[in-house]
Amino acid sequence: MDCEMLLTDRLAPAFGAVAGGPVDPVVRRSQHADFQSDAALALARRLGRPPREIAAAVRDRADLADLCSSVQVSGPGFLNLTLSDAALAEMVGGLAGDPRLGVPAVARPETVVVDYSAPNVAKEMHVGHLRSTVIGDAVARLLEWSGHRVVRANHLGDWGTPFGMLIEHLVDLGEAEAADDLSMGDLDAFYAAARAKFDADAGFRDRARLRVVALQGGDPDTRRLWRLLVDLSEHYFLTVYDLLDVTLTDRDFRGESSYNDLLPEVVADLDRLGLLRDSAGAACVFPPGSVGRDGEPLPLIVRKSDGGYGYPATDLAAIRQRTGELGATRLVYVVGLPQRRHFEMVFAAAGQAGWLTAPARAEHVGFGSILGADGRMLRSRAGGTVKLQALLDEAVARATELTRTRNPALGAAEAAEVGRAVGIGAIKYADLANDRHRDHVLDWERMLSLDGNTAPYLQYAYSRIRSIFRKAGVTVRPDAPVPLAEPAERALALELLGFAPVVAEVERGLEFHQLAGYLFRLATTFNAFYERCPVLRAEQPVRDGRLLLADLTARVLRQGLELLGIRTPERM
RNA sequence: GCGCCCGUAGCUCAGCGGAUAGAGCAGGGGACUUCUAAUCCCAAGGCCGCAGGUUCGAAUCCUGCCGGGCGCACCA
Repeated sequence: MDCEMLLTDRLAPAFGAVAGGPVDPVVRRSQHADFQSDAALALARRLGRPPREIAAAVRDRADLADLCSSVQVSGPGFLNLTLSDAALAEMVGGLAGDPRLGVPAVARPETVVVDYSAPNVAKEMHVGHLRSTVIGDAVARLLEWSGHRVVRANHLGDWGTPFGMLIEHLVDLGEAEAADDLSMGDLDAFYAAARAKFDADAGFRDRARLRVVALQGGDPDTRRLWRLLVDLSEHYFLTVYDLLDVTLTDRDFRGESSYNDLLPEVVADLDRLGLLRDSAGAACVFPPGSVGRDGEPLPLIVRKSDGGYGYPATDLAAIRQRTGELGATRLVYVVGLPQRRHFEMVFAAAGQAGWLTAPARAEHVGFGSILGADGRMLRSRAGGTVKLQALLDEAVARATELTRTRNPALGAAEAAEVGRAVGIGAIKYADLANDRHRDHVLDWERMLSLDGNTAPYLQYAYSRIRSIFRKAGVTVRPDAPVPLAEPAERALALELLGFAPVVAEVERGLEFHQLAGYLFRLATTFNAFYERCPVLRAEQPVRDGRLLLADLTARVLRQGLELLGIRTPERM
């Protein structure tokens, strides 16, 4: 149980007795004390008593003697809570012996599907894929660490009419030649060439159309060529994931095509349930609550008028399979905000069909666009989309250069490793540190300046701590007494207790900027401690105690950054 | 037209019913014979888009405007 919950538990009965019913004590961190409870204010009207009087009554009843050195009524009716040094030391000491740093594993593990990244076969990943990949990976890491069974689903765009022209282009080039081109990772050029031929050459166009039919019909040779395209693309995606430090593997690809066989059943089920209606030749579900431009109910087109299936069909099939066969109870879709309505409709339709019923639920974890420094959608100098690989390479190059100048003592290999951790970390952190609902301005100068609230700031704090231990050749004594005499020590101890509540909060809302904000605060608090409180030169037992605080800080930073998918180099 | 997201310091952002609205960056002033100065400390910087309303209390909730972005039937 974390500190805030403990205080809440102690205050709740007192509030209950004073109010004559259950009351949430509303405990939070305070500028005026360690914690504060705001509940008395809200209670004043209901009870017809002055809030300060209520707060005083609660203070007199609450069983806080073993936790707090001071409980004071303050201002209009706040209860200011100051932890006793003994209680604070004990709680921090408890963290030291806990590999999970105070964060409990979930009591009821669920099967959670996290749907994220989803690049398109034969297209390069661009910045548009960055947020889904980075945020989704953080979701998967966090829920897994919390104790859930996480299924990563990389909903690859591996199906559709463009594959006719892509396969024909592959045939034209020759398989060996095409494989060479594609293994270089220049998928966009391949796609553009196919597209150009398709636009210019009527004969090619016809072949492409026939090829689509052959692909859908399961023609073995066509399927083999298609598979080749998919394999080559997957190989490329995996190299990007590796560079990005993303946990997606080859086992997580769940291409759209893998749902093909289920689609007729999905349509048949919907029909049997009476949910399907024909509209202009298309088979549609009309989930309640969504209206279009004309004010009429908006259809979810499950089967197009030409008999083909749209992606709503695939999404419905996926939900059916995930809640059914996989037994998932939480479906997380990490997809851009523009698709919000689409998911509303799909979730509503799946609910009507009985494929998404309690306790199973789905949530769209949406995010805004990535903008350039000019505040507009990010474009390359040439005006095209910015390739993800190029972005990452530049971040790594800049960070490596910076590392070399900052710390010439590092060898070339280590500088390269640190540069990678810092460059990639900077990009991921810049994304995760902002409220994901907002558009995210990606400014090279700021992001890679590596100052302020950035990954390198946190990484640097970590490496400083590791440096202390390396220099002294010591290890922590987990039972060392926690020193609290210095304000900087006390502030750090208190901040360390904040990890569990913030993880719990992020697990609920998947708002990772809250975790980033916490880690930044922790690093800031540590840096202030580092300035004022010498560790190795301190007298015992303070020295061991400061080592303990430093080590705990390092562990929380490492664990927190790991949840965000960011590395922590031992040296910088 | 309808719906969604967003308007907070010069810039990038926290805060989303409670005490004097907080950080970072940029700009100003300080601190390295002392565990890495990728650091720290100090000062400065705000009609919280506008107008109403609810409330003991509103940046936060409600309504209406204004501004920016996105979406609204067979592309995913």
